Amino acid sequence: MRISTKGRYGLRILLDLAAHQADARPRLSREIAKSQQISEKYVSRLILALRDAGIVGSFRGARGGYSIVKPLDKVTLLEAIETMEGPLEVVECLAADAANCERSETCGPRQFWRKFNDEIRGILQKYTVQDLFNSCCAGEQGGLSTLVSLTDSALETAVD
Amino acid sequence: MRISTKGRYGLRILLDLAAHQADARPRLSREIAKSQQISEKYVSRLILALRDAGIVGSFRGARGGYSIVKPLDKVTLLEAIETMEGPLEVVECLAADAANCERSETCGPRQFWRKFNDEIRGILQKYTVQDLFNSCCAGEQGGLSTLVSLTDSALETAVD
DNA sequence: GCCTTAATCGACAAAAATAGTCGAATTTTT
DNA sequence: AAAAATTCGACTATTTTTGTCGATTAAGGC
Repeated sequence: MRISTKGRYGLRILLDLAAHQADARPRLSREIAKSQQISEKYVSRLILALRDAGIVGSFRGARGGYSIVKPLDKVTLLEAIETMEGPLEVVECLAADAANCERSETCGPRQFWRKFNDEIRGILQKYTVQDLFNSCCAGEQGGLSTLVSLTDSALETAVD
Repeated sequence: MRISTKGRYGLRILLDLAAHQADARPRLSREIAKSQQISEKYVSRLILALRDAGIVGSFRGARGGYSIVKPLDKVTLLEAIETMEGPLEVVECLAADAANCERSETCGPRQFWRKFNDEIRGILQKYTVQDLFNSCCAGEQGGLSTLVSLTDSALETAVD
């Protein structure tokens, strides 16, 4: 029962972009990569999912890069994670295309799994990426107002 | 975020054994295998973990087999699943041997993951294998009293 | 218009985790 | 002693995850 690196990297990318929302230019994959210690190529690849989901905007060519376009207090952790990893399903037979399990719809365990799955999703839906961002750097560095101009190094040591 | 087949098979093995607790002889891996549609070898292999955890008893030789030794209303789903899959940790850095993450103990995301992890474990701890067994076959077949002598086919279509 | 910058895309490769097999050895009953 | 069954370690196969690479496309600045 692990959240894969895709999901965690996606979150880190969002937190990184969050910390640079005040910047004049969009942030480069190279910058995100260095700051988050993920390879540049992989950042470019992963961030496409966030773009397709309408959370991040991408801009090609000179002065291009990435920036947040959807307010992060509107992006739940569930949305972010499912964007990266696909639907969260603790067992296969909960999937939309669940053709594989011919057992009865009254299947006790399945009903339990469904409930369990809903509870997990519920938890992840209660929190937004903004919440995570706030909890991330709200310590001795000061309040939220200082966060938008935090240096990379401050974030580097604070994220996952 | 999937429960692996190990965990689900383990649960199915327990439910199968639960349905045969009234039997005179311990249940053979062959019987469990056939009823649960898992290979006999794999059943034998998986069930060792349940034995080591003290949930199931094993008996070698003629008239040998497996049977429940720990009351299933004392075995939480968390215990059963962790027995099969090891500690449930949504992210690596929650592990006991978490030497891999040098980020600060005040790491916001990690604190969130820990809380999230605890909530998930809490849910799984609220239910026992007996609960699952009851919910499994409590429908039109009648109450719990009839369950101990249910045929395999009844269980086959009801589990997972 | 041309050059530079940067994201985009599809195919591919490596690594890790998962799932499952096999056969010889051991234990117990009859 | 024979038969029945679990046990154990090593081994294999499959799938999923985690990336990489190079060519392409789009935008900006001169």
